[in-house]
Amino acid sequence: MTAPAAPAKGQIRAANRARILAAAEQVFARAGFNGATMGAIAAAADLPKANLHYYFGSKPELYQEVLSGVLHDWLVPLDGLQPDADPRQALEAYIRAKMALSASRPDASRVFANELLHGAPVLGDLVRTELRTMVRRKAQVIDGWVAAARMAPVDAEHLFFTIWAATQTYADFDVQVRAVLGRSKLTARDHERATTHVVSLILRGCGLA
Amino acid sequence: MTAPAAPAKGQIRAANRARILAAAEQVFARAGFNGATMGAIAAAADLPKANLHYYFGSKPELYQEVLSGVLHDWLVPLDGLQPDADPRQALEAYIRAKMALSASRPDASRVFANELLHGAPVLGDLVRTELRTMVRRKAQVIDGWVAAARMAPVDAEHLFFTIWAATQTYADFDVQVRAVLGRSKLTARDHERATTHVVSLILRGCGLA
DNA sequence: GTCTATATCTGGATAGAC
DNA sequence: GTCTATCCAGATATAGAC
Repeated sequence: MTAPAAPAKGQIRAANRARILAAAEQVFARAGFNGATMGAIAAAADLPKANLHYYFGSKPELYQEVLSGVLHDWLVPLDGLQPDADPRQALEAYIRAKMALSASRPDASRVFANELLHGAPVLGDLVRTELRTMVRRKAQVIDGWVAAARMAPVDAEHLFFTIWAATQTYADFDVQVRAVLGRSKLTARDHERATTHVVSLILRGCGLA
Repeated sequence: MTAPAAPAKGQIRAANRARILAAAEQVFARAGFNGATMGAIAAAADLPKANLHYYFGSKPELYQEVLSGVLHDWLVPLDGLQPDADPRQALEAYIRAKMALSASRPDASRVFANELLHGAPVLGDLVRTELRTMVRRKAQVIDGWVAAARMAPVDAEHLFFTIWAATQTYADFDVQVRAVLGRSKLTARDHERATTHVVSLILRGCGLA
């Protein structure tokens, strides 16, 4: 009765929420939680400030929703690491998936990085439960490959830290990458070169080259 | 005439500046530029707020001084990479030096990471000149080793990105490391294990194992 | 050279008209 | 359900006493 008639009831609501979340991801990535202002997010979403509060209540709540979405998307590629897979192919696919995420959603990576950098004040519990459980399960897969001498004896958990760091650095610290390479923007070729580098270095490091 | 008589003239000034810079590094690392307040820094340095403005003028100026100090300390270990050195030993020493920095000065690493993460608004020019020049020079050393077949054909600049990422992740994202490993604090043994992992993975990745 | 008290500004949040 | 106008907290920076 109170909702607009034209589109199905929840439609505009969902669309507005998505618009705000996308804008928030961008602004939080660029400015961090404290540097981001509701005004800037509203401007990026092309909506009045009050709408943000209407849909998400407060700035911390909005931030939390952005973050938990990112964490979810971040864990998906891990699924590919299955015990009966070929270590070389599975690890290469995982690294490529992470590199692709860094290239396609750098802002998501940066919001996550910023949260971790400051001690994960809002994501802390999820990291200590969901992420930890998932990683320990997948670390066992790698331990299995090592035990079966299908790859070099690498510490599985630390291998994840290295892969995350090596791939996400292209999103999180791309200013640094661009500065050193002398680019104003990374091209598709740059990303290919980076991907080839990371894949071959890590695979060789795991005795899979 | 106006300065206090007892200690040599510039002594207390230098001491106070150092105290403030150390406190600022800690607070900026924990809260980021915007999250940090002059009040919090003053409290950490155990000095009144107004003193900070007396010594450094404004918050941005204080931040800039912290940052340029960190960048300087960060570039020092690169000196060890000399053309006539043994690639294996030189790279291992470099990685160990970076791992030691992550362990001993995590806050410095975090301040730097935060600055890069947000596009290096104040350090931008220094990164594009000083860092770039230094890295390109050292990349040529590695190119030389590759050309002489003293190591596997690795892209030198990307190798630096990977080494920085893999080592600094233990400072910048230590919450994540601690969460996955189930530690409330990383022990000296944890750091040794991490160092051994990174050294052996990268060296093997460079065909030096 | 040091510190207390205060002016000024910015930004999060909401009341209330439409 | 949407938006304008406004309130209020918190932070930077400085004036001025010591």
